[in-house]
Amino acid sequence: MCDNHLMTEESTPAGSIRARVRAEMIEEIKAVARRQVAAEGAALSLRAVARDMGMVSSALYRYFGSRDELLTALILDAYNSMADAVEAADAAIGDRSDVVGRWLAACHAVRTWSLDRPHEYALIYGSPVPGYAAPRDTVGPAIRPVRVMGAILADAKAAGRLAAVPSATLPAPLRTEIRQVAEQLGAKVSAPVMARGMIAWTQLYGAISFELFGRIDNTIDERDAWFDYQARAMATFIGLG
Amino acid sequence: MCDNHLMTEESTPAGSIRARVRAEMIEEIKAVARRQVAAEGAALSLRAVARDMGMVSSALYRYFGSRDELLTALILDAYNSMADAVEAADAAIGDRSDVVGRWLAACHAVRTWSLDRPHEYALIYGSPVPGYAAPRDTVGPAIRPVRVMGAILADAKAAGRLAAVPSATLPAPLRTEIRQVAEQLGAKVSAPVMARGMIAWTQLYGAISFELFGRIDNTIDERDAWFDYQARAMATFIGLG
DNA sequence: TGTACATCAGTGAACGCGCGTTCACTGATGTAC
DNA sequence: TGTACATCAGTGAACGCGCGTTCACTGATGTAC
Repeated sequence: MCDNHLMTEESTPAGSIRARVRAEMIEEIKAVARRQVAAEGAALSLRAVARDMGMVSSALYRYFGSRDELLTALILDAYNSMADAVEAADAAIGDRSDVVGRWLAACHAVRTWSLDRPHEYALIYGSPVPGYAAPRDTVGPAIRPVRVMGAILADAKAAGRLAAVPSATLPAPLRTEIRQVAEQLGAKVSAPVMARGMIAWTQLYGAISFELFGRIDNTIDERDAWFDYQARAMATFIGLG
Repeated sequence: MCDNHLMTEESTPAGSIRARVRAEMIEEIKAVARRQVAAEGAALSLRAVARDMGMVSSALYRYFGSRDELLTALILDAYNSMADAVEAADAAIGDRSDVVGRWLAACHAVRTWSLDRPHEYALIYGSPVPGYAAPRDTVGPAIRPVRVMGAILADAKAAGRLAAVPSATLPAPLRTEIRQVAEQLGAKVSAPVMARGMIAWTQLYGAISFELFGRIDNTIDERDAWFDYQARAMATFIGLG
């Protein structure tokens, strides 16, 4: 598991035909596996993937050292795919000082991405898969969307678009940790502001989980409106304006 | 699956010894299964349960018609167990007009219950178990904790402890649905207030999921303080005071 | 340009495992007369 | 109070299934001289 890159990345010279075919094969396996996750949930089966591809199950071991390695690849891809969507949505807002617009765009991007791939969302934000531990490499891609949020906060502060919302004082040790979060995200904001952002961010994922996992079935049919309302309410909560 | 009650409930006269032994047996099976869920996650195996009990797997069919039936029983129990905890926590606050105290007590009760039984939490609030559909009977127990939140809102309103927080106007169809939620919970509050409650409630479960599913690992160690801060912030957001 | 060799992709059989569920059965425990 | 019968709990074997992974293998594709 330490050297799983060696397997999925080029062990043949970069430009060669074989390397290209191999890379395409890896992509196809992941695509089939993704389709399978979409259909069946996290119970990913190597044999089923092989069956779908019309090959024998042992052949997959040419490309992935184990089932877990394939699962890790899917998870990494999912993180990056969501991050791409969120970053693109934020970047699409021309007026960079329109921080509410950027916040809403980011929130809707997370939701849209998730509704389109509910099982991939479950893979990365649902209950942990039993017997599977995510490797370290997932941390980077996983925080990319949070970085977007941090940037919005910082830009809001810089543009004077962050209302002074009164908030309870943070206990010192907690304040330290939250400051570190801001630092890690490269967001120059105070701890209380960062905390508000994190709370809103938590609400965002709660909202998506509730919607995806059936918590608002037979209760809220106006899902787009409800989500938008929540995102706006949390923008106000943060103090964006 | 329609008549699964007939199997788990008394098919022998109520008071008889056999009926009592049978009921104890059912409880023991569920206890072992719960322990198994706690150890392995949602991948509940009838054979493993039987093994743990020192009996043959087919014997379990005397008590549960299928694996799904046992799973359903566990889920129902989990919902009710959490609901009991939340209701008790709320009821323990002597001063009924201390709505902030009641809110915090309810939030902490949900969290404490969940931290004590992470896999049971995942069972009812995590990603849906593949190939398993929750039967209708889970709806009632599932909303019991939400009822507590509704009652706190209503009592806050009645006691004049609900600040007039400005909020965006709700689109009419959404407003109607939210009014219905309030009605269903028996909470006499306006749609915007109910909406704020639901948003806070969503945040609460987001916070617990993040904590339980490892989202704040290596980031926030001050977990109690962080959760408490979030719950207080959301109390303010709702307008409790 | 042609040959010899190494590399690689994919095969097919097998290992050993665990699973949910059915079924005919053996005893023990209760019930009715 | 004792006997005959029905009910029930639990057994053990079996069915049919799918799984991840290994291993020796066959050809095809590339590489070096």
